[in-house]
Formats: sequence, C-alpha cells, structure tokens
Amino acid sequence: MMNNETSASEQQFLKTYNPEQYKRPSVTVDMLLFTVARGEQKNYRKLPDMELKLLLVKRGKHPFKNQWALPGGFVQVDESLEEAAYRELKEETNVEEVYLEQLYTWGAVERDPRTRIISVSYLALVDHTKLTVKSGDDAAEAEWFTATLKIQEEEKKMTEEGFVQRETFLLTLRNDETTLTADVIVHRTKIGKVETTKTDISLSKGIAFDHAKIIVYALERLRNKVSYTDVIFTLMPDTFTLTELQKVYETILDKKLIKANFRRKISHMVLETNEFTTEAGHRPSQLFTFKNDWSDD
Amino acid sequence: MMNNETSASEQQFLKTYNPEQYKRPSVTVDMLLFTVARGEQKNYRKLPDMELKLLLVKRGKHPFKNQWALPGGFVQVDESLEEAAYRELKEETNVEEVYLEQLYTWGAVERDPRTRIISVSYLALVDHTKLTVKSGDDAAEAEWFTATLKIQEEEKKMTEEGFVQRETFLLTLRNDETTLTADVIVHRTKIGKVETTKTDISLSKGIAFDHAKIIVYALERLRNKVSYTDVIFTLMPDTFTLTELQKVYETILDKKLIKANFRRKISHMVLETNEFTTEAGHRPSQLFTFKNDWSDD
DNA sequence: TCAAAAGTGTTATCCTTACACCCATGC
DNA sequence: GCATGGGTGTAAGGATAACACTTTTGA
Repeated sequence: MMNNETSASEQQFLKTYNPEQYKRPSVTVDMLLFTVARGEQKNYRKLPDMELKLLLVKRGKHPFKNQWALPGGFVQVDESLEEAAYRELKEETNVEEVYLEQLYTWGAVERDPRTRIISVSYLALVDHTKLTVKSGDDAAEAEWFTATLKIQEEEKKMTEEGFVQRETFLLTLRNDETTLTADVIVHRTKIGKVETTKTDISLSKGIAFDHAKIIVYALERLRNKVSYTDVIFTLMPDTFTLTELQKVYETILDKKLIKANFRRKISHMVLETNEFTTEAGHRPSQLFTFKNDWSDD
Repeated sequence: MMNNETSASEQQFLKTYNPEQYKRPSVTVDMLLFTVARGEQKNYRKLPDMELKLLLVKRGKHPFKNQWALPGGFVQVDESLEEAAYRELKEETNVEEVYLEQLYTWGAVERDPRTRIISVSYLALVDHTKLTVKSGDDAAEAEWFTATLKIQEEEKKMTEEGFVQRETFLLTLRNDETTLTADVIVHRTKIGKVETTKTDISLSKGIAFDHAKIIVYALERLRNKVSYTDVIFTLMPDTFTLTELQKVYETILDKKLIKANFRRKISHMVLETNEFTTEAGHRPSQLFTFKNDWSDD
C-alpha cells in the first residue's frame, strides 16, 4: 500500500493536488442476489416449500473478519453504477438472465469503521435453474443462505401531530453449516409533515457492517413489488405449476393464500402448456409459463 | 485552487497517498423541491388551478452557464446523505416542515462534463404557506418554475421474448420570465428476464446537465406515490377545501377526476372543520384538515 | 338571473374474500 | 383406502366508475 517512489503521473497528480477535495466519500455497489429453490421434501406425497435464497460472501479480513457480507465493490471512475453492478454479478456467478433494480443508497457516516463509504444497493433476481455460483477463482467464498423475515412485534402510537411506530423484525439467514441472525428495529416517526425512518440493528450474529438493514430493506421491497408487478416470474423456471408459483408468493409475502383466489388473480399472467407433472404421489398438475403480454389484455 | 505550500496534515496525507485510490467518483446530493400554489384567477367566479412548482437555481459558471439546474452540492465526509440533503434545503429556503425522500442515484459516466459525479437525488415536498426562498446571500439565484409533464407519444411492441416500449414526454418549466423545456424519451425494453430502462433527453432548452431526466423521474414517482399514499397532504396548507385538494391531485396526475367519486375516496383521510370559505362568487365550501390517524379506522 | 362551484344519491360492474366441493394419483 | 394436492364454483361485501341531480352564492 505504502509507496515511496513517485511516478510521472503521480507527479502530475501532485501538482494539481488539493487536500480538501479528497475529503470525500467513496462509493461501492452492494448486490442483493436472490433466487428461489425447493426445500426438503418431508415425505413422498408432500410438496417441498419454496425457499428464498440470498448470496453472501465470507469476509477474509478485518473488519468483520469471518462474518458474512453482501457481495460488492468500489465503483470505478470509468464505469456507470449499472456497469459496476453487472460486474459484481459476473464476478460471483454466471448469470446471463437477471432482473436488476436499484434499491437504495446508504450514506450514514459510520457505516464502515475504516473510511467513509456510500453504498448503492441493487436488487437482483434470478431463476436458480439458470445459475451456478463461481467458486475458487475469487479469494472470497460465496454461499447461498435461506432468508426468512418475521415480524416479532409491532407498535404504533398516535401523537398530537403524527405517530411513532416501532416494528421489530427477526432476520434469519440459514445454511447447512451456518445460521446468521439479526434483530432489526424499524422506527417510523411522523411529526407534522416530517416523516423519519430509522433502522437499528439491535443484535447481529455473523452479518457484517450494516448489511442486515440492507437485507431487511430488500426483503420489504421485494414484498411490495411482488404484489403489484410481475417480478416474481424472474424467480421462476421456464415452466412451473401454479402451486409452486403460489408457494413462492407465500414465502416472499410470509402469508398463506387461498388457492382458488390466487389462481383467479394470476390467471391472466400465465399460459397453459400441455405438460403435466407425474409421479408426484397425487393428481398430476398442469405446467404453466409466464405470459409475456399479459399487461395488454 | 493550486497550492504550492505543503501543510503538516498534507505531509501526513502524502505519506499514505496512493494515486489509484483517488480515481473515484465524487458524490453530490441533488434536491427536487416541490410546492403547490394557486395559478391565476380567470374571473371572479372561476377557481384558480393549482400549479406544481419546482425550485431551480441559475448556474453562474461553466458548464451550462446561465442554464437552470437542481439545487445541490457535494456530500462531505462527515455528514450523512440525509444531512447533506437537509443542508441543501436550508441553504435555499427556510423550510422547517418538509417531507423528504430519497429518489434515485444517478451514475452514468458522462453526466458531468468535468469529472465523474454520482448524484443521489432527493424529493422534497413542502406546503407553500410555510415557505420562503432565501435570496441574495448565496451567489446563485433560485426561482420557482411551474412544472408540467405531458405524454406526447406512447408506443409498445411485443416481441418474442418481451417488449420494446417508447414513451415521449414533454417537460415544461415555466416562469414569469423564463420557459424551459425538454423532450425526454423513456425506452423500456424487456428481453426474457432482463428489463432495461434508458432515458434520453432529445432536446433540452435551458435545463443543465441531465437534470431534465431527473425531474421527469421525480414527477413520475410523485404521480405514483400520490395514488397509494397520503404524501399529497404534505403539499397542502393546514386547511383546504376538497376542490382544492382535488385540483392538486389533478395537476399531479394530469387527469380529470369525478367529484363525487373523489370525495368518497379521500373522505376517510380528511376531517371537517367548522369553517367555510366566503365571498367566492358561489356557494361557500367547507374547509377540511388532514386526518392524521386515517390509516387505522 | 345565472354561472360556477358545493354537495349528495343511484346504479352497474368488477374485484376480493372466504368457503365448499369434487377429482386424480400412488403407495 | 386415503393422504395430498389439483382444480372449480358460489355468494357476500366492498370498491370503483359514470352520471344525474339539488343547493348556494355574489355580481
């Protein structure tokens, strides 16, 4: 890191150097890459649940050594944010088809104990059947964790001029080997027209930096998006049964749905195929595909 | 700017200086501050329209000298993004009660012709009765412009694997002295699971940088937000008539609403007062206030 | 008197919700 | 046979959209 010699370009740089201008934050891109995969099958009849998976990398150095973090890296001067995001994706996986959306930009001063870092977070959704995670070539080990977000407590008090709300979430990221957890408390306050949201991590086991916050934010965004867009299909394989689709909705929304109503609601977004599942221990079910042009019917 | 002397802290800095690490983007915060104000009254009976106003500052230096830009500035190392946003607001106005929300982070490489800049944009909404814009003390002149966004053309073609969509917007920012316009074209493409949005400014008269894009983005976000939240009330004075409220909805949504239906829909979000308007050239109308606790009924 | 807006009522239609029922499979 | 899921029907309640009508004011 230290450098005693002075190169020509460095000389050039020093000529126009103004110390004040470098007292500025650096920018990283952090990636929230989600997929869906079947959980374990309890018996020959019962269908497996669909689990939501998030990719994390193990940190090799301090701070937060041996804890798990979101994949990410610095944005270079010659690449746009989207390019940096795609670069991150390519570094970790072989993704070709991916849904990518900018989530939020995190800018608290003490986010990173070393220096001032501003992180632009991106949500990426992929179909697990089209995906393999690269391994080995990067020093960091990357692994999938099953993500669950449960609301523990919710409290809302109305005040003279607004309200004070507190939601307590339990975030769990589980693996064959590892279980990471975090208690995340979201404080929402409204005084007149001023609305403030403050998110605290009251306890984080094994999740580096403020990444538990970011993951909770992403999961909440995903919950919202799923109910008013068709993003869910970016998580599905080319063909799927309606119950599989329903189960993905259910894990993301963390809520049971009524079959008949669910099917009516999504019927205009899917297309029948002539294929059926077999040997499932129960009546075969028809396979469907996403109907690209559902929005104009 | 140039500096020939070398201070102690600078010496210290140079010891650990690594030129590569400074090839990094700088971060600014850009502010989209909106209010609502009554337009001109056509005759003694007719109610004035409600106009959506945006605050812009005139650029004093190159690039884009004499063009109008969003108020904004660099994020310092010792302040969070929100702090930087509030600082910007305070620099331009006397706002106390303001709704503030992070919009989007803009990161194209050539956004600023001078250096690489990443801008985090914030949406701010204020009630104009509580607001005055500071003037004089800053070199830049700040002024309010009436913002209108009209869809000129819309085209959507379905393809094998997705669609190609093109929307053409005409953005107009009007003042007593100045009229700024921009043609903004939003290309939305979907190929399989990859959805891309590319926004181009085909013609920008008097609006600096890529700020026309950002303003269009903000107006679209405002349109969405208004239809599923209660943000609209952050733009309203303490008391208002239902027709005033309806007119604000109509200018933001750029769409006429049916009175009876509108009133039913928002009835649970407002509270009657005992006051009425007078001397309006027609039947007096009751004044209402925002009902803070509408969400739990 | 009358233009302009304030304010309310009616109806058809659609969407949501909850629940009930029958069907098909493979061990 | 039966557990498990596949698949459909019905009815109540609520929200939405379009339209029509009455009331009140001030120049």
